[in-house]
Amino acid sequence: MTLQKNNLHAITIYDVAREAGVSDATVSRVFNNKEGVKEATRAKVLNAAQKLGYVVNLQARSLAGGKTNVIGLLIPGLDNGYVVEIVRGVDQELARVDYELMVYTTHRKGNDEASYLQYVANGLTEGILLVVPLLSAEFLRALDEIGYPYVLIDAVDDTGRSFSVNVTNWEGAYKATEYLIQLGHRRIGFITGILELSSTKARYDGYLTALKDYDIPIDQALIAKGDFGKNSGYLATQHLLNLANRPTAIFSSNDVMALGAMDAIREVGLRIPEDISIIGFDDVPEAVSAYPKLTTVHQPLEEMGRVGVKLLMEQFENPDTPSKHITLATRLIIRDSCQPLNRE
Amino acid sequence: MTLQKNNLHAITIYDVAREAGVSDATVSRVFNNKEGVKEATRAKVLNAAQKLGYVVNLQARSLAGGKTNVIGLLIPGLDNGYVVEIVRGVDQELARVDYELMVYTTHRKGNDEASYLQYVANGLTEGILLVVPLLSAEFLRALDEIGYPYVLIDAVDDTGRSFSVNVTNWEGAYKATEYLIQLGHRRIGFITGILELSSTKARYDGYLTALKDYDIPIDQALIAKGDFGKNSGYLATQHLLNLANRPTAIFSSNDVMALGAMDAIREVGLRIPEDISIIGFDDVPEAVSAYPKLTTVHQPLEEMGRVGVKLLMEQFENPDTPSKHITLATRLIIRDSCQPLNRE
DNA sequence: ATGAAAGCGCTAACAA
DNA sequence: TTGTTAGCGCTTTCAT
Repeated sequence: MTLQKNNLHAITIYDVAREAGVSDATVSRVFNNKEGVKEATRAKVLNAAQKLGYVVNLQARSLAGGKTNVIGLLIPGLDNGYVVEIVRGVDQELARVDYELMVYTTHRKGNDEASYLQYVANGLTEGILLVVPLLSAEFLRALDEIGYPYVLIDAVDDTGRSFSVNVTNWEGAYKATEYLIQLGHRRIGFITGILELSSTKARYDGYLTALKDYDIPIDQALIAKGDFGKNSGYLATQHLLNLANRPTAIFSSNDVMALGAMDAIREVGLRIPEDISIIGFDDVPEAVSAYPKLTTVHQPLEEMGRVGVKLLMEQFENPDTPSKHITLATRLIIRDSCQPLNRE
Repeated sequence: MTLQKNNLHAITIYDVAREAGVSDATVSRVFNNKEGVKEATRAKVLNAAQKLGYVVNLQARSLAGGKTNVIGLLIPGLDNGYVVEIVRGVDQELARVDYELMVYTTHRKGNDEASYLQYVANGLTEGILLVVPLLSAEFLRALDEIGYPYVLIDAVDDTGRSFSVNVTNWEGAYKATEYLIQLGHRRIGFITGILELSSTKARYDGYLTALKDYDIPIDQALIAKGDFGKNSGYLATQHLLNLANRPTAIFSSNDVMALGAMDAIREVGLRIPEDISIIGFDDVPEAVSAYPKLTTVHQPLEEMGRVGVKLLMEQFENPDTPSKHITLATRLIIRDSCQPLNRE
């Protein structure tokens, strides 16, 4: 009735124990690499296990207080190349530390943070990586209270007690804007991201500061709202292009919107970068597929994923490790979508 | 000592039972939607659980013979947009059926099929989705033997006993080639995929058949080997372009290689589609980001993922369901990378 | 309709 | 160094 699983699990530590002529506890010791097992015994057990094709039952181990070697990863979804890159980094590091991965997507649960907690509470995972930009302080406090290990990836730490990784958003945006300025541009359009996010604010601020530093007056008309989606980049750009005095360059808060912007630009018959320069942020794979190849601010997405895992492992090894915040550097990747301003 | 997890699991069915004034068995019945619980009792239990913040422990449930509501997904990695699309479809359907997802990547284990079996045997997942093109018959037989539910996504079924989903590769390739022919092209280059895969062979065969049907002689020089990687598309195209009598159109066995091909074409100063037309296969998101937007053969990747999950669910519901093979249709998506042959 | 009791496969004291 | 004994939290007969 419970079919498969039981046939499969015909082989338990008891079977191995019998085959090896030892007790089940000894088998357990061997498989958990505990000290104090005679080499000969260990070999006997390993042999028996091999012969029977024994595989540990993670459920049982976990239930008995052992570890599952599984971590959770909560992401909005796979719709964005940005997230995929992070997941890839996570996967890489997981291979090194020999952990497995449960992937939870928030869109499956909506915005219901309480239900995210179930993922944490169901006993499957030892810790969780959070790639969710907007998490309430209550949610994080709940995790803190039960002492459940977690790491915020590219999200803010309101509590000050979280382990987290993020990047130099402000500096990246500053450099991107500065680059455009140095190419001679003065009318530089800006497409924002979702304003609630701290990364968005930091990029926005980097843009503003660069302008100020170079004594370029800030023109609110050149600042268009976006939401990180391709279409919002398209729309924002249409708006910018319709301006009486339109920008000669556009800095988009992410690559996906920059791609939308490129569509809008071409649609009105303008050339990139001859007529208008465009620069993005993220450096997702599509940035290279685009034509012209998109100049952008590189975020070390994969590395963020890797670092996230490492921070989780640190917490596993020592539950009392004080929280740690890591900031990774962004850098400008110059490709083909920008050029010096044509002065007619 | 076993720290967090235990604090977390302060609330068990016993706590709920006490709070509700019933036995633990009754609580279990309620949470498994079993018949024969008085409505009033059910309400009492639900209330108590709600109040205490009870969350089922999947480990314990599974160990006791219940279900985990978790499935496994074995993929090569997240490096390819193709795989990501499938995963997205899986995720969508999972949300509907309320299952969770363990993601296993083969590159973590190398080509060691035996170790994939551990994923199956560790008791965590109820079934597994295989997005691995080259799986030995032995491996599948092992799964069959223990009666473990699995579904092959876009992979061959050597045993004839597998549940599987794939697409009309042959027809797609035929139509793509035919489209090029109808645009007037006669020298049509072809970039193959990994020759060992049945999908690759089908696409190759579709190409050849279309040429034959239209009485176009097959020129081996126009057929270049690729491996589905971007760089191989680039290299293959360089080769094709160096031919004395170079092709006027190229059909690439996937989009990623087509993107590489576009780079190679532009590098020698040729224009797309004016000088040379290019068509891909897959319809990954990058196909639209590319410029010109890539004409390609659409594979319903997300749907493959969704159907895969459905086939798994069918097996859960009825372990005796005879195996089923589903083929989804591909279709030609005409965008901007092809045009009628210029006859000088 | 509900409760009592046994056991899923494993780990972790405690003995020996 | 090894074995014995108790659970971990849950589901599932079998009683009641």
